[in-house]
Amino acid sequence: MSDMKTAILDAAEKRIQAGGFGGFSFREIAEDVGIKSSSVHYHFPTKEDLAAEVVRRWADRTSGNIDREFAKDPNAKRVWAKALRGTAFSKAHMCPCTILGASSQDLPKAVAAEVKRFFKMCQDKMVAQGMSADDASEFLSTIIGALVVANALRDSAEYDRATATFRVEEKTAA
Amino acid sequence: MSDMKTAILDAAEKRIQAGGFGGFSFREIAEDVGIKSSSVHYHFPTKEDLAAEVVRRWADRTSGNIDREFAKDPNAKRVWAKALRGTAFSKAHMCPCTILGASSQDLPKAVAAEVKRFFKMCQDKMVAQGMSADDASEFLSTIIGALVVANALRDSAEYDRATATFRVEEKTAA
DNA sequence: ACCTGAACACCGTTCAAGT
DNA sequence: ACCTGAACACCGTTCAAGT
Repeated sequence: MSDMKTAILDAAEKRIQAGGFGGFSFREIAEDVGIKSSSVHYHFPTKEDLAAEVVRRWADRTSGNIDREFAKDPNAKRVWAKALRGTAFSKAHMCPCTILGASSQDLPKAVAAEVKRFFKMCQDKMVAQGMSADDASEFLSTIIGALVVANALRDSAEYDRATATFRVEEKTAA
Repeated sequence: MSDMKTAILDAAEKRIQAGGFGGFSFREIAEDVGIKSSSVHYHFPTKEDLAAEVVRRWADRTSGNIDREFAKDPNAKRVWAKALRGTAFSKAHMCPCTILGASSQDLPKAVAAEVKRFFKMCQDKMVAQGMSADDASEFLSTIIGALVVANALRDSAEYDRATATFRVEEKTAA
């Protein structure tokens, strides 16, 4: 991966976190990284390719983070709730997969497919960590919804209220 | 409210449910209702005005629906979970406030403010119905997240898996 | 009161052209 | 291998003009 490709992905990720697929333009990305918009197309032929790659990278990083933390703490729900808490309190406040997942109906095919893969990865990993399928579905919905509601209320503390149950410090059942 | 105003709101609502704020254009709305895009501006001066009004109308309808159902069933969580289930299984699949709330960072002020009002209304009503503030936060996150995840996975049944706990048929505690 | 066409600066994408 | 400028049909918005 060239430095320029990485810089473009970083800029696109930041803007997708704020405004989703319709919330960024090649001309803005181009200014962010210091080239012309037509040059962005050299690295990523279409907006679809760029957004799909942003989602893929985010999914890979999330998967790695969760695996690392789960090795240190056997309480899966606490691990997930803490990981997404990092996103809720970050400068961007949102997970790109969540904002894109909410508008999945209107997304180019490759982007919608990568977003779907992200949420499937979350559920599969939760089940592998010991949750039942139904429990994983409900829990994933809670932490994703907490991100959305906290963002809408413009109050990161709302994420903590919604997920307090799962971030308790006694190391008990997952 | 003129018929044309209502027709424009209906068309905008449908398109916002699919693609959020960036996912609809005045030219598309104009075609939907059979006038020119410059005429849409006569009814709603800006995209901001139009989207804010869509959110306000959705919030009012939701509030009314919940009140009506809660009068018939004292189990507040079941009432809410069933109401949003209607959205998950509708043709549009999504709640406009949820898709806009996810991209709140990038929204015009009036739209962001209306979206915030919607989520505050949900929490306040839940507390008035007997939930604790923390319980309302967690529960609201779960049903909103279930909408997002089901949409991303393109599988409405996912909403049922995530909310099964709350839609049980014995009329017990709220 | 309601609608329109033309104009403005914007958008994604293509492509021939440069180094 | 990487970048550019010009062009295309699109976008929100404005406004003078029509009925």
